[in-house]
Amino acid sequence: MTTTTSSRTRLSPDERRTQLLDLGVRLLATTSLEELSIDVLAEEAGISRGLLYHYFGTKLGFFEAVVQHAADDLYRQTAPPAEGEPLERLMGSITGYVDYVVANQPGYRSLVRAASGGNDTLRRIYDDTFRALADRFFAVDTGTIDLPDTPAVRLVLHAWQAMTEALVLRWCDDPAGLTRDDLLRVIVDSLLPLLAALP
Amino acid sequence: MTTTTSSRTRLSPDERRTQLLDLGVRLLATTSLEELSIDVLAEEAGISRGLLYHYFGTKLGFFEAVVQHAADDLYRQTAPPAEGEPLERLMGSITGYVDYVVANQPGYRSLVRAASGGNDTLRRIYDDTFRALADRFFAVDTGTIDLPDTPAVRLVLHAWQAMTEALVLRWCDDPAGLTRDDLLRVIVDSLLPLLAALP
DNA sequence: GCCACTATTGAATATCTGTCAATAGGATGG
DNA sequence: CCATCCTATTGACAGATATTCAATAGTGGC
Repeated sequence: MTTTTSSRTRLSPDERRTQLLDLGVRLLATTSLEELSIDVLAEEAGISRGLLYHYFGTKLGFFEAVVQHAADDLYRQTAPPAEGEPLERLMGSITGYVDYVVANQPGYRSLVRAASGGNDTLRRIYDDTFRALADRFFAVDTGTIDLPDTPAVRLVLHAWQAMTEALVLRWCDDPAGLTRDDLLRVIVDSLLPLLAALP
Repeated sequence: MTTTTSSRTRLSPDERRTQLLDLGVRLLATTSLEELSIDVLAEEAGISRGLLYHYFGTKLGFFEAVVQHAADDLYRQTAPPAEGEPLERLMGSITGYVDYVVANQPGYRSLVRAASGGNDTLRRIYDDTFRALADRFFAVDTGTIDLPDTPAVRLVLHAWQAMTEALVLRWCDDPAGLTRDDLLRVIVDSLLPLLAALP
């Protein structure tokens, strides 16, 4: 939706940066990292190849910025409600996550795929994000469930997050007769039994 | 551990093929697909670039063969015991999976990373493998648990597999004070509550 | 309306994937 | 033990893609 296509369009660095990041998120949703060339990207953005290097240094640098952008977006948009009972806020956090994934499937899939298929930096961005989401759990849960912050609990919580992710993504592909509320119940109800199995 | 480094080493196609596949599994465990160049691969194997193309046609073709190789290995080595009580065989199947991942971390990590980061073909190999593992569950469970083969049950089973995978892989990195038996208990005990949450 | 600043370009370079005719290991038959 | 044939293997080449950098041109301030 660019107004004119004069030979060059000069934007402020911030505008250009976010334009490119948004485009990256959009393209990475349908194309995998190694399939996507800088040429295509530049053409799609209506700029020269060189400009991408000016802003992000390298192709990988660009992807890392894109993934970080998507991760930040996820974290921000799934903030639990600031007020209310702890249990309610916990539910709000989970609901927020589910709704976010459903609403942003392409972007979220980019994040997951880039992270697990990518290099250490990309994986670290993903891991840090999920660690931050887990941190919110401990912050919200003040006296609701007796949830000590131990390595074992962290381990199980991580596994539960992986389960939730797989569940929601596949549910998007094929709801298998389950409503959104059914899905939420499976997610919520599975957490306590999981923790209970710890010694 | 090659005996001599005469200018060329001529092997039978089968030997060379498996040598290259094994090398691929090993390298793909620590390096991502786009980071790994054919040059490095060829040098590591002590052969020319051309030979890789002779056997696998293309870089992607090679990776697909590597992933299929790892997937077949996983499926074969985690076969449940042919005899015994259904519940016992079910436990055997789960134990087999856990022990396999622990023993073959590099190969298993190759599989996971290539699958989630890769193209449709790679993801399909991974999915088919896990569907086959789920099939074994239904085959083994004849009358033990009341486990109907419905889309909803499949969905939850898939999520439980994802959880198990994340749990075992992270446990390998850091056991968090849990023994192998603790781990198995968490995995096994989580399945029924998950299924119970279905409507 | 001119100037300075810097966002932007495009041509040049480096590196990587993929092709193919030429080369050489080694088994076979005499 | 040697010549020959089959085919596993190579290395030089072509095409594409990532990366660099000196030159170019919008834009805001004076």
